[in-house]
Amino acid sequence: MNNEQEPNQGHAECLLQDTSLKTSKKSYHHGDLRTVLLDNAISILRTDGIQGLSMRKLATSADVSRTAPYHHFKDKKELLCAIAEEGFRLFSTRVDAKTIEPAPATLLIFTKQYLEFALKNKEVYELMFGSELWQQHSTTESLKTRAHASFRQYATAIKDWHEDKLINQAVDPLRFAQVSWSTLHGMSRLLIDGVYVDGEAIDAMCEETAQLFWSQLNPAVSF
Amino acid sequence: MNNEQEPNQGHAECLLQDTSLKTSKKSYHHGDLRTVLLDNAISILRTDGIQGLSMRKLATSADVSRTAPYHHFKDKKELLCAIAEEGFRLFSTRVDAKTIEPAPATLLIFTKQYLEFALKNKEVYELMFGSELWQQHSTTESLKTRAHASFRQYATAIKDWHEDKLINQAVDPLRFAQVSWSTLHGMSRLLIDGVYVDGEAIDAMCEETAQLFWSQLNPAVSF
DNA sequence: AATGTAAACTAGACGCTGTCAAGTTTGGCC
DNA sequence: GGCCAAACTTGACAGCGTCTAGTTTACATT
Repeated sequence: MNNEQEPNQGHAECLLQDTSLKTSKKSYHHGDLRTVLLDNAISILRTDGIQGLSMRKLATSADVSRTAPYHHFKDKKELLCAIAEEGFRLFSTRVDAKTIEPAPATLLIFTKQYLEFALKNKEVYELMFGSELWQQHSTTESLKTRAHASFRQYATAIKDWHEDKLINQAVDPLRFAQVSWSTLHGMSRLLIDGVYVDGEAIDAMCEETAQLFWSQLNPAVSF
Repeated sequence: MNNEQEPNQGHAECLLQDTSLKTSKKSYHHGDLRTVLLDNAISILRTDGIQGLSMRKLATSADVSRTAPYHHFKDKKELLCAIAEEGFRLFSTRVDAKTIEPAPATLLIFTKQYLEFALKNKEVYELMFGSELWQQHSTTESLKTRAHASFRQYATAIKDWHEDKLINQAVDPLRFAQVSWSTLHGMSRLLIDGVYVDGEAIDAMCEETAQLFWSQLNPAVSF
């Protein structure tokens, strides 16, 4: 019958995880479709943007029928949530306040790490924090959990600094966490969206940001 | 909703069609369609969100044919740009750094003004600063001009403080403008999108923000 | 007052989208 | 070997943005 060999199954992403699977001929049951869909979706997202990612194109990219993806993701939102979750997984390996100490130099490093992640993964970043998913409660429960875990990790790092008296004791750790995260997030968004066009200013902005944070955290200063 | 809402003649006209009134017989040429479209678009945007705003529904709301809006807006992007521009017009009347001075109390007021605008007009705010329009250079020239004017107004206010020696002279006014705007923007986005769910924390976050700004601007402190 | 033109508006069509319903194939368990 | 549920298929529907070609009208020129 129809035993065609189809070589297009998201190989580019397959080398990320050294799967020793050799794609044999196409069978009715794919066997690994969810993974392939997720990988292809991220790859399409990165090259064509969120506008260019449709369920139908995604299905085609995995060489399955239009509606096959719906057996692995309830709807498009769930697919996007899965992508965002993948983003948070990567985020936690790239940006972690627990690896630094409250000092001007390390605050600068942290700021740069955050911005580097956001700018290198801008389409995914937008999904992670954008209104697309968060507004009107369309986030998966597991995405919500993971996202809050990311923030909590940051907040507790700062709380630890506070408890260890490494930062100004007049600062409320939670409030500072919320507001400083806002700064990092806002800068990322403005740069990603091209509202701040001048890419050369990024370094200077990072330095200003680190200074701003330190001027608040510095235990040697009293207000 | 809020105080700046405009009269909505488009909807009023919608009511006419099933009440079959004799007056204001619908004529082929509308006469004021662009204004009505823009008003209705904003109103739909506010109630149904960006997802609920389609060119076809907008046309129907103004009781004209599907394609009539295209005689007043080249495409949907141009319509959205016009909405965003309207947003900036309102923004400049609500949030203006020139009206305040660099002091803890006034910084707090300014922060609250900014957040109030963002939260009261969240759908419009998202259009003003979101990736929808800014990414891939799909902004109207006139929108770009107006948006940059808004930022420049803020930046020059801070530059004036600097020149008048009202703030710490070690601070670069432009960099501070960029980063502090980022803080306000980031906080607005996180609150709008519901990533930070706790609405009660807003006041405390505003205070923390104002403190953060002042700890950097305070001329009495040296780093 | 008649005429010509351009602007405002219309209906029809195209290709795209997300997703539902109903039918087909198949791997794995009894 | 037989059965079931999961994986996958085609077909269909309503909605979308927007192009094209045609119709109606306001208005300036004669």
